Amino acid sequence: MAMSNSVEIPFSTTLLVRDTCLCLHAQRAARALARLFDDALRPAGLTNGQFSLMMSLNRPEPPPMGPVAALLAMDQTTLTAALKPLQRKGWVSVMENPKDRRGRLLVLTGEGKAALARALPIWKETHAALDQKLPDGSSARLRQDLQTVSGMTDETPKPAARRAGRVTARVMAE
Amino acid sequence: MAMSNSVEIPFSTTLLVRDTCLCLHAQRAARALARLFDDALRPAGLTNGQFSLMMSLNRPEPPPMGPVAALLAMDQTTLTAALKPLQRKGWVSVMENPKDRRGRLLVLTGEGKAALARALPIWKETHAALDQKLPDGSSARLRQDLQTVSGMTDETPKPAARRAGRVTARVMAE
DNA sequence: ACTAGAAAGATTGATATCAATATAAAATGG
DNA sequence: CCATTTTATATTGATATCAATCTTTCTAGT
Repeated sequence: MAMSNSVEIPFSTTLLVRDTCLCLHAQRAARALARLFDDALRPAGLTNGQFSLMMSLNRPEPPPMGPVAALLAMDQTTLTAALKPLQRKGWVSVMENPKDRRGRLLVLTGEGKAALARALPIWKETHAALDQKLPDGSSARLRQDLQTVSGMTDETPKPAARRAGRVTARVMAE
Repeated sequence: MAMSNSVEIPFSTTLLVRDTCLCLHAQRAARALARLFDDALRPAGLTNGQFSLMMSLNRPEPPPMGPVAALLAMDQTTLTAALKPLQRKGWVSVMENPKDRRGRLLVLTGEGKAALARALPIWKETHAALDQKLPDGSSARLRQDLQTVSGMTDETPKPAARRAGRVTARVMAE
């Protein structure tokens, strides 16, 4: 007779999970794309995440941290950490918000803008090459589907609503 | 006249990048899905990544590290690190490969299987709920597109081909 | 005004991620 | 068989990610 501690999960289940898990597929694609852009952007001295973050700071008015974290769908504490190396490089300046002294305003410095400007053509090339390699129409469709997924997991103010990305809303819309 | 150090990137460019960058969208979706599954799996004591990793070890024959890293599209060094907490918990055992003494074989322990079995129904529920919330047909399509992207960035044996994920091939196909 | 609660960030600790590099063992070509 | 190369994995150091928790400041209700 079978021993009670022998829990066997059928191999077919493993194959099912491997083939269907959206989370796994998303992690894999995210890692693959991160490497692609990290490699391309390396000569410009920044990573894909730093590029996205700095680009999101390029606005008429310096934004506070919360909305930026929400836009990037990252934890607020992750943003705090991600800013550190950019501050050290002098690319981003974190200043007190005179209107709300709890808050901070994130400002792209002149050098930050210069770095971003150097990275921009690389991003354009890399993204164009990627688009081209994808089957026709995949790119726009994938973008749309990813956005749906990102936005969908947000409406859950369960514990104490401490997480940032609840409203991926029109943070940057203007 | 404009000062030479004043590099201005138009806000419209920022909006373009935000809206079109597949890498950014992938990172956001990956973070959102990771949180969704991490939250759901927390009672079972593992994260989405640990779930995927352990599930990929549930096979007839214990696999070496390289193919597992390739399957998950992660760096081999990331896999080494990711195994540490699982080894400490006694869920995964890393043993020498008698056939190739450079290599290791990754074995799911009895307790590991038990933990995985406890997590499985949670995964099923969570994934079913996710599927249901997605517009009709989105799930399968997204999965397909993500797989295309993951597989596409692989055929680049540029530097010294040190990276794992070159062949996402039929590692687990049997 | 006061006070309770909410909101914005920061800190700490754990894990995840990858580049650069190192080590050991297998494979390969004389 | 030996030297070179390749392959499999580990180590170190930096950044990314999040949970839990803390402080400060603002807002609401009285």
